[in-house]
Amino acid sequence: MLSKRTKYGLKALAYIARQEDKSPVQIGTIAANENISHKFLESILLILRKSGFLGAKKGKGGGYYLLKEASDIKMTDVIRALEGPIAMLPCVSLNYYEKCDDCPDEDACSVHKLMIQVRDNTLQVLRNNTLSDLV
Amino acid sequence: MLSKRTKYGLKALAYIARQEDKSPVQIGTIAANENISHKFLESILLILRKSGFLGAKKGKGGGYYLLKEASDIKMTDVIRALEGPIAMLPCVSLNYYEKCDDCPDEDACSVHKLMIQVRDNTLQVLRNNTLSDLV
DNA sequence: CTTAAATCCTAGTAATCCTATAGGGTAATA
DNA sequence: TATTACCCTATAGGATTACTAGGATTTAAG
Repeated sequence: MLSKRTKYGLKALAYIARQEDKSPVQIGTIAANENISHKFLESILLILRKSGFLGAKKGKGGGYYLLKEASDIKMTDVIRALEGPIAMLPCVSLNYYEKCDDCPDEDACSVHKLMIQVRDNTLQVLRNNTLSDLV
Repeated sequence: MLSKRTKYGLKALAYIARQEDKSPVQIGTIAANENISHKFLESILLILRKSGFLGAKKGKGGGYYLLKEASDIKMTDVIRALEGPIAMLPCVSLNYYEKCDDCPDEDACSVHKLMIQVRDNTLQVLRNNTLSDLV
């Protein structure tokens, strides 16, 4: 299950991407329009800025804006930044790999093989979708 | 991420399905061979029995056995029984649907559409895999 | 220069979930 | 009848989630 953090983050990015002009969008505006808690959203946008998706401008008239074209922001990257691994098991994760304690031989593990299939299918979908597909 | 409960459950089912004869397999045997805590595995097998995948025989020589052919046990059903929803958001779940608090119009929600794609791809993989594919 | 507006940053917290563990009850078999 | 193995409830510690509080910092406008 996707956390609310990720879900809200995606919605916020989509909201910002929908703006015609490229002037910064304020937290409060997004929070009100997308029904997200202001403070919680604040912490999410902070992550997205630190991950390089958003830029921020402080002070009056400030807010957040996209650093890249929406069509260059892949869903895989956003979800990894907010949610962490996409795979259903650490032992099939490309970016957050971890060995299973209980598995002596990964290649012989039946569950491992199944979850690789799931991962590859999920990645295909998420790689083919960019932020511009959400708008 | 898949919980250990689900992962262990799948491994246990695969272990039972691998038996040549159809005599019951004991918890302790599975626990030792798959490196799973005995008591934890016990609670998992209980769920699988109540869900109709396994039968149990008490007393000496007892244990668990498959109630159906391995090729008739779909991964979707096992995972739903142990893990719950397969979808990444409650609002795109077929079996555990729940409306989002923040979304006024589901059909207009960008995240919703994306997650339906992910769900359909995942379901396709899990429906096409049965327990016999794990063995 | 001052002030209002906005982000930045660190903590903390209540609730829930996960991963077991403990201990006894119950039923079936040799 | 003793043994074996399932059945069931309770619970505990740790991690994660979803926020919340409050102040520091930066900027633009008056």
